Amino acid sequence: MKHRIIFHIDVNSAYLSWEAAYRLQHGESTDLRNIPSIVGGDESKRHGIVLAKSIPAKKYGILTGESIYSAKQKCPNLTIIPPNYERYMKASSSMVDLLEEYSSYIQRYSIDEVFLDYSYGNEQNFLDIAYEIKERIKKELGFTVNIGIGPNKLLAKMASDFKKPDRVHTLFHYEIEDKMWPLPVDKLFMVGSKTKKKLNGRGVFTIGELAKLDREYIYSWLKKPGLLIWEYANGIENSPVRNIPLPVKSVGNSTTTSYDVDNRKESYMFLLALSEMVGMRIRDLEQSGRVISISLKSHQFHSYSHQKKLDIPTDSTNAIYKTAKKLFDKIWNEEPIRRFSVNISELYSNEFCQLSLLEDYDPREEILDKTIDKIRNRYGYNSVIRSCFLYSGIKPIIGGVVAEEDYPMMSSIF
DNA sequence: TCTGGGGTCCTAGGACCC
DNA sequence: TCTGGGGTCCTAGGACCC
Repeated sequence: MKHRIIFHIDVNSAYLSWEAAYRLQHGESTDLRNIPSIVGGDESKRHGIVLAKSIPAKKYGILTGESIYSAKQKCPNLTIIPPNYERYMKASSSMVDLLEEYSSYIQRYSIDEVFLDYSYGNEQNFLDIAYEIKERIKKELGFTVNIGIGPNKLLAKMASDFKKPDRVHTLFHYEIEDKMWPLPVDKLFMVGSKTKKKLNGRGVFTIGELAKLDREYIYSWLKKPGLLIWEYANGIENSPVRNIPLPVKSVGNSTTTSYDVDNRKESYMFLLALSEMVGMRIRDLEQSGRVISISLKSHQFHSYSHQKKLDIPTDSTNAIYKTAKKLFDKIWNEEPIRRFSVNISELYSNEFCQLSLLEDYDPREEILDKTIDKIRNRYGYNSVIRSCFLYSGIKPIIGGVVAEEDYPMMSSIF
């Protein structure tokens, strides 16, 4: 195979930029990008974390993922904007539309990151093309991006993370030593805080120091993940730019409650509200799953989980909920809960599970679920709700990811 | 009113089988 | 009664990503 030229296009402070661009286009005069500002969740609902920050906010030391409470301590006159995911999805899609003019080998890696394979373009002009793309996005869509260019996805992604914003960088093999090896080891994709700590503990502080370790040594120490980061540190990575997303392996929803839940009855209601969403989504995919799991986070932030493998795969809201309830009863130790999650995995396409051949199969359940899905999709999620939620103050369906065709899934694999 | 929500993959340990 | 050992499946927990 001939050598490749991969672009990684990364929107600068995506949610914040999109919010800023949207507001300017709708008549606002201040550009959020020029003041200390963040996009963040609702503190009163205990969703108060920083999702994106402006560069001025960054100068106050505000970090993505930290609590808004602490961000405000760092910068008392911080402007805080609630997130609007639909808006971001649209902005992301217009960017993808523009990129598709340049290659049909495009992978939507996350809502704000795209890989583009330029190997089949004119190899001489890839830099010009990258600058053209960057400028067009700025002019036509109103936000800036970084573009990283490399011989594979890993190096392209590392390159796009160099100096920001509004830049184009390259990182080819011959540039690794100068541009990547001096960086702190946790700048490397897949080296998080835990691994950084381990590596530092054995005197490895830069990506270059990791790269020069003995291959067998790192494997015997950190196993597969160790080998992976060692290869990354050496610029070794060869996954394709995926035109078609990998099949979904699990579907789950979770919620942090606005107060600690200390009783079984309300816990069941949250599990039901989440099961409703998981059920809708799995049916939308026309799949069924065999493994149901729940996970709880206590008021003291301790997490624990439990799972159950069913005899046959299911896509029924009631079946998911019944299993979730049983699992909850097995693990709940009466301590107050702040977060519930419900998940379904080991998925099978409905084409291949002939449930109707089973003896205890009741088609009425399936028809009811499907009918309710249709009504909810047409008239809104709250057009049909279970009566137990009436006057309860608890939302009858909880969870995000509206069943859209190819919503880009973020993940730690290329 | 300090700490979200959506995912994937890997490992370790135990059960169970031959 | 000193105890091998390989394979598979299952489960809980943890690491990482955006």
